[in-house]
Amino acid sequence: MKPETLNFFDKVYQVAKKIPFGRVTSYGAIAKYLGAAKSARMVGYAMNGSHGKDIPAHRVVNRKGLLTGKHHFDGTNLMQQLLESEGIQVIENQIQDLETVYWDPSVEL
DNA sequence: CTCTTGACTGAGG
DNA sequence: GCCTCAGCCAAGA
Repeated sequence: MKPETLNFFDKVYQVAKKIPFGRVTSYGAIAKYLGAAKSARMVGYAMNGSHGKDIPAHRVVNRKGLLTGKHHFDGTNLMQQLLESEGIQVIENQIQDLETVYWDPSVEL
């Protein structure tokens, strides 16, 4: 296993944990912040192993603000419930007012 | 080792 | 704005 790969996963977790309450970000934004803009998929893959950890994966969505990873949560609408609990309006698996709640680690971190 | 799959994204039509 | 294609890279079969 490449140390750098583990480091990448670890960084993803670190950034995900730092996402402010009531904010969201995209896989690409995190990937870019980590210097691997072309590995956005890896971010999502990394989140796949975020279960059991203190990772607010529900605050990470794709660039369109679509909850593409909601199927990885237990219930069918758990991810949406969590986001709405933070004051984020979600309709049809899509975050509303994305520009308002969007959080870019490469800018605000 | 090869092939497929996937929580993605940007570019082109 | 929507649809399609190609690039990306790791894990599992």
